[in-house]
Amino acid sequence: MGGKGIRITRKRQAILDVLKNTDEHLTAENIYFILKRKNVKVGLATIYRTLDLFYQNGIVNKINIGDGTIRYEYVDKKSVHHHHLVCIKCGKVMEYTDEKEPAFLEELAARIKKNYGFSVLSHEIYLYGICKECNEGE
Amino acid sequence: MGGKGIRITRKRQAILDVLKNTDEHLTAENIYFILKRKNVKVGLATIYRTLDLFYQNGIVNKINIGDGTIRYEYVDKKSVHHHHLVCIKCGKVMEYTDEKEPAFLEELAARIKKNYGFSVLSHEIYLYGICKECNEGE
DNA sequence: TTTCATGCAAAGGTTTTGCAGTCGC
DNA sequence: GCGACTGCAAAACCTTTGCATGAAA
Repeated sequence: MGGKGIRITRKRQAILDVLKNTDEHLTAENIYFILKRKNVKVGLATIYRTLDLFYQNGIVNKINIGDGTIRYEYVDKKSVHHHHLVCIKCGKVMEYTDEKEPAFLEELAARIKKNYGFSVLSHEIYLYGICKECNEGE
Repeated sequence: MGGKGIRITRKRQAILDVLKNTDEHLTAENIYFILKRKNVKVGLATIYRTLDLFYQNGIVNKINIGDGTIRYEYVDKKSVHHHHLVCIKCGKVMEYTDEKEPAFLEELAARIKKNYGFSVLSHEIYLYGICKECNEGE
């Protein structure tokens, strides 16, 4: 997997598969019920422990939109880096990519290093607003 | 205050003062203990209720760095809009401002509207990395 | 007086932990 | 067999809520 030598068991693989086969951002409980529906018996505690393990190894990202639960997404090394749009009306979380953003963030990191002595390693951007559907529903 | 006609009691004023007189991002519990030290008796529940009230009225911002607790900061209308640097080593949260960021975010919002039909109303940026002190301590 | 704010304790929801049993190498 | 993984239940944690009391307009 991450090449970090973490043991990949059936249960861990099942959890990873769930994350790989969705475009949504799932909570631990989401994963728990999805596996249950597939008759894969995995305890919630195991899911939490596994997700943390994945996170420590860079296999998944944590998404925190501030609603009190943590969501996870599979990190596809081949995919484009993206950030999140959070609809404040329906709560939906979407991903976006922007052509000019990567270059800007690189410049930004350089300025931050120069002005604050802070070495930027990663970043999260959340844009809050009204999604297309909620806009049209008005 | 916000002009919204919320009653400002002594306890609420005390909570607001704590937030006004710090550069840090405080949790409800932080505020609770700071007030306790000043011999101002305010229950935790009241602090949570008050912070939520302030938040609804745009008097404070919520900061969520993903550690399971919510932090709050006073919104100073006169101050420059800023975002956050989170040190993954010592956990410290700092603010930063970048001269070119506002213009970029404005353009970004326009592109998001065009490409996704999503109307951006606000945003949060978190840069994760190693702060100056932790860099030097190595 | 009448409404709103507060404290306390209890409840709520999410996540973590302890421990005994189990699996994989 | 040994060490790592798992499930269950209990605990921990932050936050919210109900209710009776108290303060404010």
